[in-house]
Amino acid sequence: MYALVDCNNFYAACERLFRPDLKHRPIVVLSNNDGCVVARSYEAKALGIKMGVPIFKVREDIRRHNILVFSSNYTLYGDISARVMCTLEAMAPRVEVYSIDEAFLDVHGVSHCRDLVAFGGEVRQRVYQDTGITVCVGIAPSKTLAKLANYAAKKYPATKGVVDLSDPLRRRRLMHITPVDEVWGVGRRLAVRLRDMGINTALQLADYNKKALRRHFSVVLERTARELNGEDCLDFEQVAEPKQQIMCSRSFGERIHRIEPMREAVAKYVANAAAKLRAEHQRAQAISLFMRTSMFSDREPRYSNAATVKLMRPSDDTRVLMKHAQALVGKLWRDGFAYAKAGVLLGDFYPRYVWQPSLLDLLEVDPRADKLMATMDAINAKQRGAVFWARQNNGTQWRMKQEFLSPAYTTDWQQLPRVR
DNA sequence: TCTGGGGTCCTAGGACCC
DNA sequence: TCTGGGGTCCTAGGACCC
Repeated sequence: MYALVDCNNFYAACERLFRPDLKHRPIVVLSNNDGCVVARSYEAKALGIKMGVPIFKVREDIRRHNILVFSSNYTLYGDISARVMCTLEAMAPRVEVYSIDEAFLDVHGVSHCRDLVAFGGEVRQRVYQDTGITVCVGIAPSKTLAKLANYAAKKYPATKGVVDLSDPLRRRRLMHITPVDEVWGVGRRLAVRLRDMGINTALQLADYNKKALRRHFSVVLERTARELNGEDCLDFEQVAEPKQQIMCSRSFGERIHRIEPMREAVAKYVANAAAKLRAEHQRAQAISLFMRTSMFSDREPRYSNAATVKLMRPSDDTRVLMKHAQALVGKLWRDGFAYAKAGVLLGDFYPRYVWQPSLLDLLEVDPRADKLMATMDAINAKQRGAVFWARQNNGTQWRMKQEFLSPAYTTDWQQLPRVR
């Protein structure tokens, strides 16, 4: 039995935590580079602001309804998320942190001695008391059903934010009135194909012939259908699996026409990715770079290209990765385009202390590398961005837009909220 | 004028092996 | 001219998630 705990309007709720004056006001939070709307308060949803819409398309609504706009403040959201998870871990024996704003709890044991709805209510109350964040709780025998339960807990106010789908009949009633595209694992494309086959509701998917689903689609959708029938098919991952790749990419604040700012941006992305790599205690043997013009402009000539290099030996040394990335910039760069985005991808990982060198491997390792990187990481852990690569040049042209950024209330001494 | 960033898993197809 | 039946590994692309 699983409980899915999901924060309500998480980013918007975080922005409100230290701004009680924003209670009941419509709020939207933008993606990186202030591009699209990625989160909305209830009030903003009620005004018809859609998820994922580019900000320029709703500028008029924002002005007319006096909607408050925020840039993404991941420093804040990450810290609040950690506090929410901390409370959840105190309440359940096993917790899988699934994303920044949701977690699965293993409540197999709880169900023997407690009423699950009462337990869900207690989770809501404790999280609110500890963090000021409101959550909804969905309880069911499979993760996919727990997701569905959570959807119902959010959608139907009468549930008071907790839905228990232990009862198969109750499951069927809910699935009957739930469109198939609300099912976890059914995205836009699949939904279209399913509807073409006459599968419109979650219940129709659950009841469909499993062999046929596998034949027409894939084992993934078959699993989803089984999960809807209460079959527990997905792993519970209490400890996150090591990552298989690490990406750092950004759209630029402004288009880039010269190679030098591109080199600066790539330098920053490599430094970021390498720091993440070291935090995972991994080394990478492959590094890829991509760069491209905007996908949305019809007038400008388009260009998009990517390349990968394989290193002689896996590395987590920013200097080594940087050299390869900069060589790739030279390889991919073409004059005459308005570049909009670039990114660095690290892959082919080996655990830090497991590397079988070849007898013919004559490359010398820099004995100072580990210490140098560790020192940099330690300094940057205390003060973000305190030490950086000269190559980055703190460029302003490519730096992402963050016009509406709120303070890092909880993670920076300089930005603590003040009470007067 | 202005359209995010970071991941995962699965499948198909090609190269290659015995 | 006819030409099996397995297997692995890799990559690209498509789908999904938040």
